[in-house]
Amino acid sequence: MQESSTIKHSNSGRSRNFIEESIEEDIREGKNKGRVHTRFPPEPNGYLHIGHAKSICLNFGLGAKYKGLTNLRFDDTNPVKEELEYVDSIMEDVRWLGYDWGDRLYYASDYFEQLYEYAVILIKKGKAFVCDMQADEISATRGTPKRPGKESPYRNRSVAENLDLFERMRAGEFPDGARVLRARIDMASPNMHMRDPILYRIIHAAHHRTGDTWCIYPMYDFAHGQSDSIERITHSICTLEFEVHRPLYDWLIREIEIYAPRQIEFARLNLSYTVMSKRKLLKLVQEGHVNGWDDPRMPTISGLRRRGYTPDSIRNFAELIGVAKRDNVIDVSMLEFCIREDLNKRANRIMGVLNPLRVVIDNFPEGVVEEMEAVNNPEDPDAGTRRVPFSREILIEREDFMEDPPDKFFRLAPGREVRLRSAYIVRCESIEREPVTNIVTTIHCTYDPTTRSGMPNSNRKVKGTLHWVSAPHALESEIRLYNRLFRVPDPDDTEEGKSFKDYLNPDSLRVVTGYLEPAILTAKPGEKFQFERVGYFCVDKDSSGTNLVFNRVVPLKDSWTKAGG
RNA sequence: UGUCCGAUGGUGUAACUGGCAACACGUCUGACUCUGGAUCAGAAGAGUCCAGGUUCGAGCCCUGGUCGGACAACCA
Repeated sequence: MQESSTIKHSNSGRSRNFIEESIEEDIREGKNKGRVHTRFPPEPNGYLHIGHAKSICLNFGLGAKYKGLTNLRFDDTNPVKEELEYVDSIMEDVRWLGYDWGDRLYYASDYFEQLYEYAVILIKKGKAFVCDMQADEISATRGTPKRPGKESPYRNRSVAENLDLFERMRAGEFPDGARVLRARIDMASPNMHMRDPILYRIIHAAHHRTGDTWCIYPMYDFAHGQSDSIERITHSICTLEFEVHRPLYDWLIREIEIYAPRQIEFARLNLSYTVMSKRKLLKLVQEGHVNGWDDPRMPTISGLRRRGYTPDSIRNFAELIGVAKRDNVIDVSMLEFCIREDLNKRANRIMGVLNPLRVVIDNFPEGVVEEMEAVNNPEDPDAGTRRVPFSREILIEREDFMEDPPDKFFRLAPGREVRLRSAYIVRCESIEREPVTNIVTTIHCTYDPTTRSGMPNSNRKVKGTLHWVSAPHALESEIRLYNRLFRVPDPDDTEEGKSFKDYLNPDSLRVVTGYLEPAILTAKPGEKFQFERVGYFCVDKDSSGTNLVFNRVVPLKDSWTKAGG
């Protein structure tokens, strides 16, 4: 099965979103000579999730749509939080989604020297100063959103003293937290970010890329905008919470007198029945509520990948949900729709029974095995056919039999006929039970030898078609049935005294043994199948040899149980 | 008595920039079907947060409210 190859930029007649309108307006006005250059700027302090996927698709999509470029840049300005492991996983995820940054892999840490010089420029202009206050003092004098802050007593140091102190900060003369470099803007600004924000802090810690070269590190606000500027990014697409930072970025760029990108903010993605904050996801991992960042229940890209989501389905999802500035919560059913739509077209079918009930076909000769020919994918004629062994004893789904069924039950019941998919029509003749519990243990059927699929008499109408597997040939596999991780649509909305973890779904993972067609044996990790009438499943990396492990990607739509069946 | 942003069916996004609200998901019918899947046909569901104003005409413009979100880490 082909996973994903080329990305189509159909433009599909879809109306332009507000970002595209802004970009086209800029192009019309001749800004940047019509050039479009975007970037995806993650901090390597965690794994990417579906919300990042939205941003990745947006940025790389825009770059492609306007025949421009898109960079990958790690905003790695905080050595104590960032790790190489995250850098690697982020690159893998972006690539897996189908995007290519070419030779434009950058790190904010690549610009540390340049950033330092920018800081010196500000100091020389009297626009930045070294402040000796402690963190708590700075915090206390910053004021509140409603009350102005107080100016630092160090605010009016001479340029020469500031220059000297800043140089000595860099040289490592002071311990962590002793001093910071701050912009000199306006402590009374209604925008908190303009109240003499901190530009540089002292951190004696090794950086994953620059090692011990630096002991002062720029704050995100002093690195991000200028990094975009250095890379000549034309459109800095980011989420809403950075809207308030924009005046600061503009101020910095104006004072330093460098190229000014245009920042456009959009609303981040929220998904129902899950959490999206890195902090909360990290907590789920650390406290063992899930089995790692790539647990198939996680909304991380690696989790979705392991679950069995395809890059195409995620890209299509990003396209479908659109982009705007208002807060939004996308229903998971939208995501599920995207993966069903994709897998329906590309996943080969196979039969697998998850909750087996033994069926003996009394008039079928003992010891005989017939090879049935089954269509691999009715949606794709090129997918071909396969052989499925059929014998006297088969397994069907326990839910596909009812002793005393309601009218609308189209499956097996005493005296009733059903079609066994790709095989014969059978009739239920009798039932065997366990004497004490009275539980049905075996169904006895007879088959009609003239109704084998493909035979002239095979199109006789019967109400239902069942999937099955030959009992002696069945391959036992571990099947992991995943459900939503949380019981409530919005786990972030917590009642008094509760945390999001109180809403975890205790039934988010159920492990069962499945009995599968032997043809599945050659399946490789990552491969996806539709278990007919059941759902889509993906071979997990925990598989080994003949011990296959499957993750349920998503069940098939089921109008029978939904109708109360 | 803060600043900024937002408000359109259950959800999300549109409405050619002022011309009687569309598309997708979801929901519900029906057809078809060797997957109660897929496919096909159809339906219900908003009169655009509220109140004024401008206009022949307002979801789009103006004014004033209301509600929601963001902002007070030496995080990003």
